[in-house]
Order: sequence, then C-alpha cells, then structure tokens
Amino acid sequence: MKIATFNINGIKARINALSDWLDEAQPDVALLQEIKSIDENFPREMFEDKGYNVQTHGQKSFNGVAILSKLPLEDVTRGLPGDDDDEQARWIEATVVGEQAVRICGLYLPNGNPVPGPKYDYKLAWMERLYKRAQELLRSEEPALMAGDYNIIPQAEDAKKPEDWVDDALFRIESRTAWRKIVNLGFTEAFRARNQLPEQYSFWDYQAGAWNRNNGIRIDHFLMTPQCADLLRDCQIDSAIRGREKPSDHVPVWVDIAA
DNA sequence: ATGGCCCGTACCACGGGA
Repeated sequence: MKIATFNINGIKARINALSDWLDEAQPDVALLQEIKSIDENFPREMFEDKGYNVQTHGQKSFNGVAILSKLPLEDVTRGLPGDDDDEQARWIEATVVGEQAVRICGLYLPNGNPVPGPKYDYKLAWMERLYKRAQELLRSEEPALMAGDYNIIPQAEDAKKPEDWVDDALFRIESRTAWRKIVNLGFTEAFRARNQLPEQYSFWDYQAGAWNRNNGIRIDHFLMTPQCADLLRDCQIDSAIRGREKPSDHVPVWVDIAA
C-alpha cells in the first residue's frame, strides 16, 4: 500500500498539478493539507473519477485537510481531540482496509510564528494534544501512522541553512523537544528509517530562488507505530514535483507498507 | 551584491504561510 502526504497550498490553485501527480504516482492513499476550501467547494468528483474515496475536513480560506483513498475508508473522524473550541481544520483520521486495516491520521500542525506569541502558544498546545492522541494509538497495538505537514525541522541536517532557523517556530528548541517527546514514545520516523542521505527536503520557499539553490527544509513526516513500522518497505520524497509549472511550495512524501 | 513569492478573499491590499 502506497500512502502519500502532500501539502498542496490551495486545492483551487493545485488542481492540475495534483491531478498529474496522482496519475503518475498512483498512491493508494493521499493525505492532503492546506486545501484552503470549505467541504462543499472541494472538487471531489475529479478524484472520484480517478477511483478515490474522498473525505474532507475543510474551512474557509485557510488550513483544511483531506484523505483520498482507493481502498474503503472506515470510522472517519475530524478534529484533533482535546480542545472543543479549536476551530482550525488540521486533523482527519480514518481506517484504511487493505490486506489488513491501518489507522491513518492526516495532520497539518500549526506553523507557530512569530515566536513568542499566541500562535506559538497554540502550536505547543496543539502538540500536547497530539502527544495524547499518539499515546492512544500506541496503546491500540495496531498498525497506525500519523502523517502530514508537521512544521517541524527535526534536526540541523534537515535544513540547508539551519542557522537561519534557530529562532523560528519550526526549529525552536521547544518545538523540537515536543516532537522528540512524541517520537520517543516509540514511533518510527519513516524517512530517516530508510534514508540517511544529506540535503533531503520537502519544502522550498517561493522566495529568493530557494528551489534553484536547494535551500529547503524537511518538515513533512510519517510517524509509525511499531506494528506499522514492521510493515515499512520504503519512504521517498517526490522532490522533482517542486520544479514543475505552478507548484506547491511542498512536495509529496510517500511510504510503501506491506498492508 | 542584493533581493527576490504565492494563495484566498475581495476588488484593495492584506492576512497567512514558513
């Protein structure tokens, strides 16, 4: 089963690029972030025509996540537990039933800038809620993964110029501590479990020729429970997508699991 | 050498992104 995550930076602006990538990459499951659309305006028919089941959790203008799946989706839930007043659409999960069932969570973790401030407080509070959901997934002792735009640069090697990011919400020590606290519960970060190459990124800013200089950061991740990590066959970044016409600033990252 | 963008909303820049 091939599962991909892709922050598309607006479904309306990315319809063609997303359609082309789906046709070529043929993921069984695609987790999308920043659809920037209400559910009613999401072009679900286009994906249904390609054979995908579509589940969205959108809102007006900002954020928004979705799951596309060629396999049946069961027990779909929307919103990260732990704050009933949170109105930002950043979390969706579902069980994908292939050879065996896998619980799949798609997430768009808050950016958190500027630091300090209420947006950074929100990011850290959101990560505390994520920690609790992660504990529950581990306790289930079932194959499960959490994937998406984490807005976290895990290590210095995950940025071309780490010195530019030391005071940024994506790389601040509090952010990385919260990330490591989750990983250290017992999750496998799929990309580094399969790849030790330097200069592997998933985001390049639109500004300052970042793509041409490969001035990127790796912030889109898969975290897997042990039962899911046992099934991991491969994890790769489709970085060439960034060089196409009208690209998102992120590129797809995907895993292949034996499920 | 320096600085450089894009999206959605609304119709004018502006908030937000990272």
